[in-house]
Amino acid sequence: MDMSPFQIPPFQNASDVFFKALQEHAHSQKYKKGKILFVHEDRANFFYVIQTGWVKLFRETIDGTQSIVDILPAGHLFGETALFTQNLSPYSAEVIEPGIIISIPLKILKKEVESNNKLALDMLASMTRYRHQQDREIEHRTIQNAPQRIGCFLLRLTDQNKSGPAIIHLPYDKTLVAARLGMQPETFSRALAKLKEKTGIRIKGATVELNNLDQLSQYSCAACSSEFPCKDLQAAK
Amino acid sequence: MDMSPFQIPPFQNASDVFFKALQEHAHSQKYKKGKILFVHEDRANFFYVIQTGWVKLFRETIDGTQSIVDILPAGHLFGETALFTQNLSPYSAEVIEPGIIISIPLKILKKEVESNNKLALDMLASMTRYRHQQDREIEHRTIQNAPQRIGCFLLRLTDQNKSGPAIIHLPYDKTLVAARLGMQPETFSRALAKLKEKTGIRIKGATVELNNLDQLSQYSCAACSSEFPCKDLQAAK
DNA sequence: TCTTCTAATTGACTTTGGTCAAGGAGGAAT
DNA sequence: ATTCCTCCTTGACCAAAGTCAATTAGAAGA
Repeated sequence: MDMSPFQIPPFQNASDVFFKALQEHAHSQKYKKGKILFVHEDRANFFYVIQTGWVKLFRETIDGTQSIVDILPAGHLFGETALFTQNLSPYSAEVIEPGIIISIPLKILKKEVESNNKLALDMLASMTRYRHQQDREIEHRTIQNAPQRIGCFLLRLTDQNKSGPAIIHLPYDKTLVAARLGMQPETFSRALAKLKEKTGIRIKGATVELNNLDQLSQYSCAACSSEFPCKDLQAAK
Repeated sequence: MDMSPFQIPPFQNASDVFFKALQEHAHSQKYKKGKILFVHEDRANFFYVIQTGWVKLFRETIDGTQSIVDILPAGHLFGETALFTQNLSPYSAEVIEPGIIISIPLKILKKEVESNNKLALDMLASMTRYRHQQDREIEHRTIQNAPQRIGCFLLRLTDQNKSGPAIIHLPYDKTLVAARLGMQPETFSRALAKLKEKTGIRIKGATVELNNLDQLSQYSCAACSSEFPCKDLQAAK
């Protein structure tokens, strides 16, 4: 099995024993769009690493209203927090862009994290990053309006240090981007039009073109406590 | 120095060396309402434990708009994530209800967490709890309306397993509760009135009386993906 | 007790986003 | 090409929350 996906945080410092266990017990599989990997409050025996594709983490109320916990690209892992919650899944997970996902028994991770303090520290660092990301998310929901949130979302999809024109592709359906940003599809559609009018971006389907990031960042980052460019994106690399 | 505040998560498993270092370097002090402990993006050399009182963690934009990261009661620690962010404070901290706060050099914690795997695991568990709390926060901001959010807030202040009448005291100013819940003071005021009308609670200043939790939980928890009573509150104890 | 200041409420109005319903655009399969 | 289906957009309307301004209630101090 290809081990390259494990060159990602937080597994740089995992032991050979861990990687050997992976070779034996990790299971890599291709999934179609729409595949539900597990549901909220299921017993969790695995955690997952996304090799390609996108995964949506979400929960829903009795009446079916969904709330998106996160939408993750390749290179991310999820479900690992079940280690610390009596093996109960804190959310449901669905594949939204087809891809290959590796499932790994939590037991392996548990053993490793209990014996390898380096890994534990790396996980702490990665949890900290996630925590701050959520802090920012909550902040943006309260102080940014819909067009600003979209602008911020776009800016975070591109290399913020490049100057000059840029082309940004939406990584998944607009409906989902809307949900990810906590708004209705109709609102998203109208807000995108407003963003276009305010910042001069050009939109064609799932593609957004802009002459430079300045107009966009000025418009969106005015309602953010951090400066542009976003420091956390640098740190992630 | 009284060590009782350190019988809290995540320090149950810290070493004697750690506690000895605390005795030497931890500093306990009484602060007035309004005292700023540190500012967003300051260099962080300490983390803090609240012995009594309440602390607000927040950030603000250039134009002064504040967003509340969290409001913490006695028994909680904060500022510890700076360990993993090049010692930069991820938020500002202000005392909002006077009390005693212990400041501890991050170095001590760093040393301990790097050498004591048990502590690292406990911190991971506590980070996980926090992460899920934030997940819930984001969820509530999107699917609960203002009166429901207040109801949920109240329910989380009281023992959810007791039946019969209950009295709940707001732990800090209404203006702050409003900010904590991501709404304007005016909205809070009106939403509280609506909650009263819908659930029959009785409000007198900062005191809320109710005959039982049923009406309130039915009203608020309808727009939540978790069941009443809230499991995470149990787990925290 | 009286004054002063801040917190909280209330009213009138505006803005934003949500809801419901109807089309339209684009891709995949036939 | 044609059909079908899903995603997206648009319009008309509504509901929720924000804003601005005026008042009131309550707590702290003189």
